[in-house]
Amino acid sequence: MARRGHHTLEQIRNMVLIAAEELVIEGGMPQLRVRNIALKIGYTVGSIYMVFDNMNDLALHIKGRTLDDLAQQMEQVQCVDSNQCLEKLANCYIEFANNNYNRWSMIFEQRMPEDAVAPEWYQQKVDAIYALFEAQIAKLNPALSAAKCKQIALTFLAGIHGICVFMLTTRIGCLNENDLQESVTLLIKRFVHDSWVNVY
Amino acid sequence: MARRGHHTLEQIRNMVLIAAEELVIEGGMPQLRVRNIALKIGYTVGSIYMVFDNMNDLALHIKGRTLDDLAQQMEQVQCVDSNQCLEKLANCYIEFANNNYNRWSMIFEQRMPEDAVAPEWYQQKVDAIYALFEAQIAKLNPALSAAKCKQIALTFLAGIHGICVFMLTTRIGCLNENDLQESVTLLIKRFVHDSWVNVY
DNA sequence: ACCTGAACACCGTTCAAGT
DNA sequence: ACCTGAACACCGTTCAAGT
Repeated sequence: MARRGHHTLEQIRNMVLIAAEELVIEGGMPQLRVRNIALKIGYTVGSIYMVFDNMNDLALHIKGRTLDDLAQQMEQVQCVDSNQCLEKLANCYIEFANNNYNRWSMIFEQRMPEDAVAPEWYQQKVDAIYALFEAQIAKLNPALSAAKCKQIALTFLAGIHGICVFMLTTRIGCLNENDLQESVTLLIKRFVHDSWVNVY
Repeated sequence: MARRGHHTLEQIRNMVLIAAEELVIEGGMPQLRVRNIALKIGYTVGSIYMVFDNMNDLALHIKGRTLDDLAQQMEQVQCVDSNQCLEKLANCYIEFANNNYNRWSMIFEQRMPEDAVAPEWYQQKVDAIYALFEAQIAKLNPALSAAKCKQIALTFLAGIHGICVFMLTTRIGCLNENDLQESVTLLIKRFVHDSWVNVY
């Protein structure tokens, strides 16, 4: 039970963030309640609002940490050529979604309140993920413009993401781990293992 | 202001469903509140629980109607061959998501409470969507097993769905309507316009 | 039998009051 | 200056009471 002056605001901010993340990991977004966090860190509800604007702001920072984790795991991917690299990056995404389902699904569950747009720092974390795919696609096709690379990267990752959604969230009947892997392989075969020149 | 005995339970059930759907269309899930519905149909909150188990049950029925609408639009697709048919079905999905964003995104936003599994009648509506894709894939490759057709259909639709998510929900910088269409075309070209025999 | 609406247990957020 | 915790306006759900 920590109290009054035992921690700096920065320490409290971190305690809130970690406690909130743990709640999401354990029970998904339904567990992300300001009173749960307060109980966990030994402060009262009011103190959460000293270090975060509101629960939406806090949620966005949890999502940011998740994106950092994902990016970090993707950066460790080792491969011999760009085709293999795209394949491994895709598998890394799937694996992350599977192993960190509650945090991963939160990224898409928690939406900005209507008009509001994601802040610069958050968008950069999203872009960092795309950049890893873009780089490999640019290597495969040096002639493509940066915009085209971005679009192809986005389409490919979107396909992978869609499979995750259908497999993990909307659990379609009789699709197991093997089927998931096969679907990914199918998408990758279709998408990656041909020359790009045919299309553009 | 309708009151007491002016409507049968079935009529009230329908009034609730329509009012709830309108609220979702207009303002998304944040507008789907039992008190909003009561206000709209001129009954009190208690009466909603006469005709639906709870808000989750009601939400599921709204989603069911959305799936019916989508299936109905897809069934009207006209085409000369299976390749074109898959292309048009995919475009139909995108168009529906774009034109009915709040209802479409609700299908994936509203999740079953933890353990619970989707009821039979709902799963059938989902399957009806897949079936349209499966049929065309089976036509293209009569040699494929039904299970394989299902998986290919799922992978293809998942890809299309992922693009919708990335384009419509997570609005990635500088991607407009044209880019969306191009991404779909890209995925379709990659996925559909080759012989399936090469892969299986 | 149908429908009400007050009551309950939650939720996020605020802010005067304490130390 | 930091932190509290009661208070407020919401939310879904229930159920004794009315007609």
